[in-house]
Parts: sequence; structure tokens; C-alpha cells
Amino acid sequence: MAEDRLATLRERTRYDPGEVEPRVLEQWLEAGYFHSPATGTAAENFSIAIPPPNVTGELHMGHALNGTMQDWLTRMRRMQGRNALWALGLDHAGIATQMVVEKQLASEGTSREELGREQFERRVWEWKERYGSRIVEQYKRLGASCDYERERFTMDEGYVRAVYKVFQALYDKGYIYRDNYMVNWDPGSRSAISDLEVEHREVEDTLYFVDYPLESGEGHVTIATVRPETMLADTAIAVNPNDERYLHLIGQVAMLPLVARRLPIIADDYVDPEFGTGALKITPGHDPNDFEIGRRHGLEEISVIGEDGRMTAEAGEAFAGLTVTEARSAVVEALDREGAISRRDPYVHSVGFSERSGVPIEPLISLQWFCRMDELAVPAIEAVESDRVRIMPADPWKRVLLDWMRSLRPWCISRQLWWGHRIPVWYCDACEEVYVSELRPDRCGACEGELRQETDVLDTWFSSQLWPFAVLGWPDDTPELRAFYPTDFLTTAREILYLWVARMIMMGLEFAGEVPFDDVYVHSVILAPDGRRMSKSLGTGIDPLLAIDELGADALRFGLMGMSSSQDVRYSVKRVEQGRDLANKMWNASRLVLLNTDAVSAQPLRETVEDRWIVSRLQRLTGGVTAKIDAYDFSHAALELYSFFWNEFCDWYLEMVKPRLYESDDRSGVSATLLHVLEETLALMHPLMPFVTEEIYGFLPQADGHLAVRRFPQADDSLLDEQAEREVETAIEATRRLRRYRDILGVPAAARLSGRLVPAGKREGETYERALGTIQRLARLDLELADGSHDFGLVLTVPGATIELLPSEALDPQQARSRLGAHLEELRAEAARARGKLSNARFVEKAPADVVQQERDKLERFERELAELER
RNA sequence: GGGCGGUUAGCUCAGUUGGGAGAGCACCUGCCUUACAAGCAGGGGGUCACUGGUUCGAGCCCAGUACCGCCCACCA
Repeated sequence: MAEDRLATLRERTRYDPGEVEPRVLEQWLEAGYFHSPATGTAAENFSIAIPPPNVTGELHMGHALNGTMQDWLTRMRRMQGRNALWALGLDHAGIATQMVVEKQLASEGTSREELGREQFERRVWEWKERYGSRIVEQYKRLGASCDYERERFTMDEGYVRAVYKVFQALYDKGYIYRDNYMVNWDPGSRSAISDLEVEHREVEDTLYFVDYPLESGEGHVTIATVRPETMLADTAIAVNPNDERYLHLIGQVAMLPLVARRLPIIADDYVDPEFGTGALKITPGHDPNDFEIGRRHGLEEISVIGEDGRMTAEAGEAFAGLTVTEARSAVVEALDREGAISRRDPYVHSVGFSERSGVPIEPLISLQWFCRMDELAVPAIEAVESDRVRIMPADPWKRVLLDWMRSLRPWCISRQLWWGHRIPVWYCDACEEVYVSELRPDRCGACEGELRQETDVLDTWFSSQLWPFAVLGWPDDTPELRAFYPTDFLTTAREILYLWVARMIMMGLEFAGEVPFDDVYVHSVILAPDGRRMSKSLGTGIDPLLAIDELGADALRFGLMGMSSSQDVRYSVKRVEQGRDLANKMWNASRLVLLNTDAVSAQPLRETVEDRWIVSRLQRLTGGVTAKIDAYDFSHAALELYSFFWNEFCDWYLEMVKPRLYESDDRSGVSATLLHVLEETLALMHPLMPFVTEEIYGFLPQADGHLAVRRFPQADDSLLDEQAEREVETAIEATRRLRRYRDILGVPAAARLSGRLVPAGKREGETYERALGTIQRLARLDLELADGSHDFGLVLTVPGATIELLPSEALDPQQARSRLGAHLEELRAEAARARGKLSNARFVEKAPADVVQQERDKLERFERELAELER
């Protein structure tokens, strides 16, 4: 190795991710490792379509978690020789982006209305050009090996074609239609939103009991409502047809207070006689249930609340222009004046809020575009049932997803926004002809009149549902589609299982002819340290970029993988620090290896028992990690890598081989094993901690190119060595016991003890003969192998042997024996427990023979140890 | 209203088919041992939420209770 490289290694006693990561990233990007040629078939290749982050987005913990999983898989498959594509792109995020740009306009003292639609769209594009790549750069800092040369945007010309083609096809099939229907109106964004974008929250309200006089003058009927302001749009009163209290009223007419509208009293099963008074005011214009009832009974639909969330002229002069909240007070006040409110109850119920703007949803009847999903769902349900799309963990998510797909209501797909895919429908004002087409028609075919395009845009999720194939160039028959569709894997938070995952499956089957991905892994949610959700609005978010700044991307990746399993977990900085410490440990262990080996070869030469041990353990690690990642068990894979590297490789193997590195004339054998094990371990860890492993790999004498494209290790069973594992584990255990004895006996750390080791048998003798040097050094004592009885001194036990420690300045046997008291107590308790179990006849009779035998062995061992120690 | 998950060491979490309770951090003791003090060695600490059941044996299986959380839902 060049002298300056060695000097670098000597000087850098700490790993510095801040210095390394940008440099290594640059190397990868320059080499183009992440760009995947569109060759081969989807079956041979590996692909993931990234859940497209919003253009307005900042990298948050969810991205970091889910990005690390995708990257781990992608990097591993790439190293395994697959043509691996991690397809990247951005979502135009209709409402979010429009709001960002509108805010910008407001700060300039203007507005989108002032600009006009075309200018406004131009501004959004400018914004996108300027800031849209921010999150992409953030993904790079995480180390994400996306194909940055194929970035796609849901508003790209090609993607728009995909959206339009799908719209037309669904329209032609009769799935998409336009209707005046009850929708969730978001007064905040002044747009309709879908059921899935409504968040229900418990709210404390008042339940008002209002008397509606009968037209006949013979008394009144009392209804209960939490929304008195909507009474202005009442068009009926309903009771349950089996409710004897009201049978005589059915068919009669009640008079609406304040308005004096005649309200027929109708019978409908929907009404629950147990609730309130059993009589229900029907407001088809402002309540989804009442809307249904109204349609069943042919009731008039009156709207008193407008799209701006204020009362309309229909509400009457007294109320027009008021906000809904103001109108509520005003109506209650007016009713009170008439003495119409007979009772008020506090009442807790759930109210829908817009996930976007945070304001309460106003159910309104509105002319919107809808998409019927029930028929599209049929093949998707089949695909999930049959595991052509595997949902993991299957319990409960497979069932949850299926339940949802089996009860689909029409989806409101139109939005009253300016930023998004403008619906491909053209109207002719002259002759009322309507054109639905993926291509813009020039003029009206019937009357040659001018055409006017629909002003609404599509729900963002309408375009995202095409992502896995549209990102690859559909509707064109591209080489990318042939090489990478269907994709292999999708990881997602459960909150978008319906919103996105279910719909992608339906669209994939309908338009790309195949499921969009084989496996869906539903990952856990990283909560704030206090257990609340991480959210910007709550101020509970933790910025992954800060974590990267402070501790490194590798540390964050390790930390996230280590902390997340199937359960939601609180974010733990400590896990990320553990990742930082691991990176540092890897760096320093590598320094030890690189600065003290001779680079003759990097073969798994196995000179000694500890060499055979570490190579064998490496095979088990390789098999274990591979199997865990294949099963998407990221958490345990991460921790398994940690404990192998830190505990087995550093704490034991490196300590064991030091004399061979420092004191031996020929260290070629140990060098070969060390370099081999280090390289293989770096390769195993690379998909999880790509930066530090790549950096170290660059220093390996045998390095060839970059680790990012080196072959991924494969376990070699012929290198397994159970005997070596047994022997070294015995040596380790003996060392531990001796260290503990030293501690119990209060022997000073620096004091060197001497003693004799007497193996229990021939095999143990061979084991200890080989391990003696190691044990002596690591437990700091001088041992000679002996047989026969002990003469004087203190007798201790280690696995398969006894050790007699000779008296010295540091060790007075008499005193030592008394200090062993507590230890002896423990042993006696263990022995007693085993004896108790074995004296239970039913245990001996009913438990499996091997369990009983195990217990007998245990007891024998304890008793032997006690016998030795108590002498 | 329906469905689901959680409760294990001071904290954050593991715990595969029921067979002597684990990790990281924190804490205590001793170490600047020529890779690493972001380190090394050793240690203390748990009625596995509660009650009952099944079993020779339960953190794990069954029933119930309590508390926490999530998802779905058109009962005013």
C-alpha cells in the first residue's frame, strides 16, 4: 500500500462521516453505478419504484426509514449481480404545491386569481424547477442508490399522456362519470376531496332538541340535531316505520321553524328510534345520510351553505353571508326567541376534518367527476387473495386491504384546483356536445363550435396510482417497461395502503396487464420520542438531515433499521448513536487489520482454530443476514451484523490474533484470513451502511473497483466447522469465567496470576492445549496444563476443566474462598432448581426425553462444580 | 359503533415452534492494555400490566379485566 495511504490510516483514529460521505457519494454517481440499463427481463432484473415524494417535500423520518429499506434491498440485489433499478420520481402533489406557491404569491402581494390560470401554472413550474430537486438531493445524502438519471415527474408530458389515456379508457368503460352528488367539501382548499382524505375527530358539541310544530296545529314533533344551522335546508322529517310513538304522524306535515317550510313526515328504516327523540330532520343538501334518504324519497335538495363555507342566499336574509359557526349561533338564538329549543345536551361525536387544510368538512351537493371502483377491484382482490401480490406482514394487513377493496364506494376524482392534471373533457357551449379524449379535439365535431376544457383537475392519487408503470414510460412500449415491470417490492406506511397501494394494484392489472409489484411490506411508524406522531404541525418532527449532519447517514440508516420492527416505535437517538459507534468501530478495526497485515492474499486460509472459528461464524452470518433480508426482517439483520462485527470479530477474534500480528515472523496466514473476513463483512454490511464500508474498502490491498458493485457474499457450507466453534466457544467461556473470578476475588487488574489447568478428559485436554495461550493472555494469568490432583491453592472451574490458582501476593487462597461465597450460593440455587425439577415424577414422565436429559446434565455439571469449589 | 395492536430492566425495544428472561443506552466497579475513551474488562437491575385457566412446565396458548395507541364507520 502506498505510504500516504498508510499515513492516512495511522492519522485518522476517528471515523468522520461528514468528510467521507459526500466524497464517496460523488464517486458512486460519477461511476454511474445506480443507472440501470433497460436490458433483460423483469423476471431476471430487480426493480423498485420509489413512493414518489412530493415536490414540496422535505426528507422526513418516514422517507429515511422507507428509503433505507429500499436501498438495502436494491444495493444487495445489485451486488448479487441483478440488474437493479430503483426508479425515482416526484409527485406534483396538487393541493400542497398549489398552497406553497399561493403563499409565495401572497407575500408578493398578488394572488393566483390576479395572475390567472395560465400564469399561475407557469409560476408553479418555475417553482418546481427551482426547488423541486431539493428532496432528491436529500435522498442522495441518505445514500439512496436511486437511478438519478431517470427521474420522472407526474406532470411530465409523457406522464400526462398516461393519465389522460387512463381517464379516457375508464370513461369509455363507463367507470368514470359526472354527477351531482354529495361530496366532502373542503372549505379550506375550496375543493371537493375524497373520503380517504377526511380525518374523523371526536368533538364536544351540543345536541339541540328543537320542536317543529305540526301543520295541523295539534302539537309538535321534536328532533335532535348538532347542526341547527342546517335546518334551514330541511325538506322532511323522518321516523322509523316501526316506531309506534310516531305511526300516527307518518304522512302528516310539520312546519320548519324560522322558515315555515312544509316538511312531510316520512318513514325510513335508517332512523334509529333509540337515538334522540326518534325523529330525524332530513337535510339532503348537507348531510350524507339525509342525502341518501332524500334520494330514496324524492325529496327536494336545498343548499344553504356555499363552497366558501358561508351561508348562501337560500339561507334567508338573516343568515346569508354568515360563516357556518356564526350561523349556528344565530339560528340557535332565533329558535330560542321562538321558544323552539326544548333541551340541550352535551354531546361528543366525530366530525370530519380535511387532512389538507385542517378545517371541518362541509358535506355539499356538487357537480363532480366520480370513478366507480368495484369492478376494477375484482381482479385486484383475486391477486391479493392468491398472493400474487404478497402483503406483509400478512396478518393483519392482507385482510385489512381485502376488506377495504371489497366495499368500495365511488371515488370523487375531481378537484377545484389549478395545479394538477386538468381533466381531459371538452365542452362545446354552442351545441352542448361533450368530448372525453386523451387528445385535445380541435373543434366541436357536430357544430364546429369552440371547445372549452373542463376546469377541474384530477385528484393527485389518480395519477399516483399509475406510478409503477407510468414511471417506466407507459403508455409507450418502452424497453424500461419490458425490463422492469412488474416491480419486485414496495414498502409503505399503512396510512396509504388504501389511498395508493390498493389503487396501484387495480390500475396495474387493468392497464399494464400485471400486478405492479410482487411484495408489499408495511413498515412501522417512527413516533416522536414522547410517543406522539412525528408531525410538522405538532412540532414533533425530528429532521433526519440533522441526524445525518451530526452522526452520519450510515448511523441514521443503522439506527432506523435497528429500531424498527413490525411495531410502531419511538425514535431513539441512542440507536443512531449506536450506528455511529459501529461505523467508528469498523473504521478502527479496519485500521488494526490494514496497518498490521501483509498483503499476500485474501483467502480464507485457516491456520488455527480461531481462524476456522471466525470463518465458520462468517458463513453463518452470511446465511443469516441473507435470509433475513429476503424475508424483509431488516431489524434483526442489522443487529446480527452489529453483534458479529463488534462482539465476535472485534472483541474476540482480533484480540486472539494480536500476537500473531505483532510477534510472529510470518503473518501471511493470519493476514489472509483477516483480510478475507474483513472484506466479506464489509460487503455484507455495505447495503446497510454503504459509506463507511465503501471508504474502508478503498484501503483494502485486494480492493478491485468499488464495493458498491462487488459481489455479495454467499455462504459456503464447506467452511463451516462445528468443532472449531465448540472449541473457541469453550475458550471464550473459560476466559470470561476467569475474568469474573478475578473480579470476585478482588485481584488487581495489573496483577498476573499463575496456576494449573486440569482438563476433565482427553478431548478437553486437546481443546485447552490449543486455547491455552489465548486464555492466559486474555485473562491475564500464567497457566500450565497438568493432570492429577491439586495440591494447594484455590480451585476454580471452567467448562470441561478445573483451574488451580497458586497463592501469590495478589491472591490469598483463604481469603479468596470466603469471597466466593455468593458465587457458591448461586450455584447451589441452580442445582437445587434442577434437582427439584427432576424429583417431580410427572416432569420426568411427561416431558420429552431430551428436555429431561438436559436437566440431568445440568444438575451433574452444577454438582461437579460445587464439589470442586467447596473442597 | 366495529376491527386491530401494545403493556418485558431506569429508558427505547427484541424474545422464532411453550423447556434455565435478552440487546442498546443509562447506572456501579476497575482500566489511557501499542485499532477504537464514540473504547476495554467486570457487575447490579425484571411478580414479563392484572385475574383466572390449560400444561409436568406459560413472557409465549385460552378466557376475562385495566390502561395506552392505531385503523375503519353514513346514528342525528
